[in-house]
Amino acid sequence: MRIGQLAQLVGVETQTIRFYEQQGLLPPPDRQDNGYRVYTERHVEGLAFIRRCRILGLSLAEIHELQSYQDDPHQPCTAVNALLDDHISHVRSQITALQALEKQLVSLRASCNDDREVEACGVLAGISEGNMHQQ
Amino acid sequence: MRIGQLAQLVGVETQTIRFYEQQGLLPPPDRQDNGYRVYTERHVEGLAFIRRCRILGLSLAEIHELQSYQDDPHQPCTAVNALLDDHISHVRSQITALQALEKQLVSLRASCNDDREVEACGVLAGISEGNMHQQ
DNA sequence: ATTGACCTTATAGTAGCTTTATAGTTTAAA
DNA sequence: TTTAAACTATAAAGCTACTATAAGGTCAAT
Repeated sequence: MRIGQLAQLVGVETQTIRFYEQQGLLPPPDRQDNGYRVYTERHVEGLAFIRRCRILGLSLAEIHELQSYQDDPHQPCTAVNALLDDHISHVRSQITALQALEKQLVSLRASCNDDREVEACGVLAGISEGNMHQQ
Repeated sequence: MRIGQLAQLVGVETQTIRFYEQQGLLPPPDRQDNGYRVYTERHVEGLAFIRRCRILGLSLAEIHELQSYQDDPHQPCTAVNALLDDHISHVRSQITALQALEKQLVSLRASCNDDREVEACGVLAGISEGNMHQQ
């Protein structure tokens, strides 16, 4: 299978596949005589794994780490679980921060209406005055 | 006031100040004979405005837009409010996406414990099998 | 023979800085 | 006075995870 087929199968752009290869996330495939990359079922699985990790918000470095665990299957999987726990707490703190931010933005927005001139805009005044209580 | 004092006053690194100047967000200050930048109170306010906008999650482009409104203070401020409304809905959709992600991660994490080997790890199996329901 | 779809590499662009390199200036201590 | 620390300057590269562009080689069909 060539790169275009793999790309379509997994739902990725061809450049992204080459990028993952370059980053060491996808093993370099064999080449045809003309230089075209030839992929196998293992590459399909490897690429799909990477994409699912990305959808879960894992960084390429974290994916690399997970792959290294897969290469050593008789270790205890505490490190895998720890990686996921870290990621979950990271996501949770992002949520918390964004919720605080939303509150701040909504209250800022409430300080103005559309019937004013920029000079008297409550939003701009709110930002400029800097009465922003940090979280 | 020189760049280091401005940086300390607002809580930014000196390179960041030069970066904002280069991006057209902060007006180029006068220079001393030796080439050192000399800042005024207006720069302090300008920089503080930028930082507060950044804390609110606004992009440099959005900040630029706000600045252009400030330069024309007798327009109606509907555009300012619209910018903020857009940003609020952006933040809200981020929150929604992250909450769905958290749910997914937590259920994945629940499929494993620390007493297994990598080979039998529920987390890795969960990612590999790809039974991930998209949002 | 040429068109179109595919493949190749290399390079630059995105956001918002941060880091590094290299060098000149000022200030304070030895 | 010298020298070292702390400050300033510019320019360029690095970060993440791609995406886009350029310039070209390959292949099947018309």
